[in-house]
Amino acid sequence: MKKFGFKLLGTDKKCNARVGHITTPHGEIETPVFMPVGTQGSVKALTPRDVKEAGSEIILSNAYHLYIRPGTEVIRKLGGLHKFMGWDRPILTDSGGYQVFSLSKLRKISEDGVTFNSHFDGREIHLTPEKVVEIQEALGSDIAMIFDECPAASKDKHLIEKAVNITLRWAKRAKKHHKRRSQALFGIVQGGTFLDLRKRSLEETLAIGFDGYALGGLSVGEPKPEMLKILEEILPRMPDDKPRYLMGVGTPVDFFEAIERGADMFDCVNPTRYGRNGTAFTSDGLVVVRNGKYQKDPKPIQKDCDCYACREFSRAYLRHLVNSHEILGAQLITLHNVHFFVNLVKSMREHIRKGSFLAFKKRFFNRFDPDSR
RNA sequence: GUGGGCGUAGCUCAAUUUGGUUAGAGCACAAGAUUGUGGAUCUUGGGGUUGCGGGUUCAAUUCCCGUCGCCCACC
Repeated sequence: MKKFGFKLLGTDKKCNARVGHITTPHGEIETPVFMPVGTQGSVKALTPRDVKEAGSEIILSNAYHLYIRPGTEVIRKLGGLHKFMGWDRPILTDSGGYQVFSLSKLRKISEDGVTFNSHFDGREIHLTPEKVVEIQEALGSDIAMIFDECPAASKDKHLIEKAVNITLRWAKRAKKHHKRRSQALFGIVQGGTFLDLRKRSLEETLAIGFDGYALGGLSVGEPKPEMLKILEEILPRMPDDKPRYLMGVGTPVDFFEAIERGADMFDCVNPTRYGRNGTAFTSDGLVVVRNGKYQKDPKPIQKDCDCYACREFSRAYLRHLVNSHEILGAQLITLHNVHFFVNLVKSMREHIRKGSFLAFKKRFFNRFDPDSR
């Protein structure tokens, strides 16, 4: 079985954008890459066949959610997560650290770990850094994330520092406990918008040593310029020979800004969530398909898109589906959005190779209307 | 034909008994929010000749008369 590995293939001469190659037990990935989110072992509304057709090389899933339901044991018995969900390409599993943030009403953090009241049935669940490693090993994902504390954006430096420190202590425990050699383990840098905390978090995470490094705790409510400042300062300080993963980001504009500054991997619920709510991402901006102005619009979501939804269906039909709450509406718009995200990042990759990334960015920004709705 | 009931927003209904500020709600519709998931949720908005006509009154969705429509029972 192939081991995890990363190779830097090249860097743009005019900025920090880079292209790379990741090897995993389930196949190869070119970076920069966008990873659609399939939290509960499913990229919502899409079959694995659809996800492949959209061009995805890797997807994300979630240890916390799968542990709660159907349970690690079920998935292990069924041959691991890949076989269970019918996806034979790479999978990255998030640890559940984000749930510490998003389900914050239901949890207690202690030195040992986090105690949740399950969002599913209220049962008390205790997760530790070790337990979360074990869950991900049992799932058999290609890339596992350490269990971290991801605080909401805050000006309270003491609070952010506490999260940095506990994440570091948990990172050491996770690294020590991790045994599945074919599976990569990524560390996570915290520190909110405080540059000094970010730098220290990175340094100490590097000292522990991981297969890749993630930036967590961004896009959690902080102003965008502050996020870009952190990216600008921290990404170049990350090792060249390891993948750099910006967690939970973002929008088409975010990808350009982050890749220009040196990020390699992204995941975000935007294409799937917006898809289910009837909004499409296009090169011209957002198309809120459910809006009344598309009632009789014969055009596809995006005229120069070659995805199945754009090849076959009008905005008028898609709007009808969305407004009638037909499942197909969510499926088709999600399909388009995932296709758009994956291929936009893929195009950036090609342009970095050709040395035309910044020109491509400029062209995209000229066409893309951020206030299109 | 006789007796009774009902008619308020696109839909289902409040408010009428005892006349009193600008006739409300849910759903639907419309617009917005959505960043390591949320088929969720929230915010905001447009909507009314209170079936129609007349009367009483300072004031009528509310009381009275007529009329139209729908429903039920009886002939």
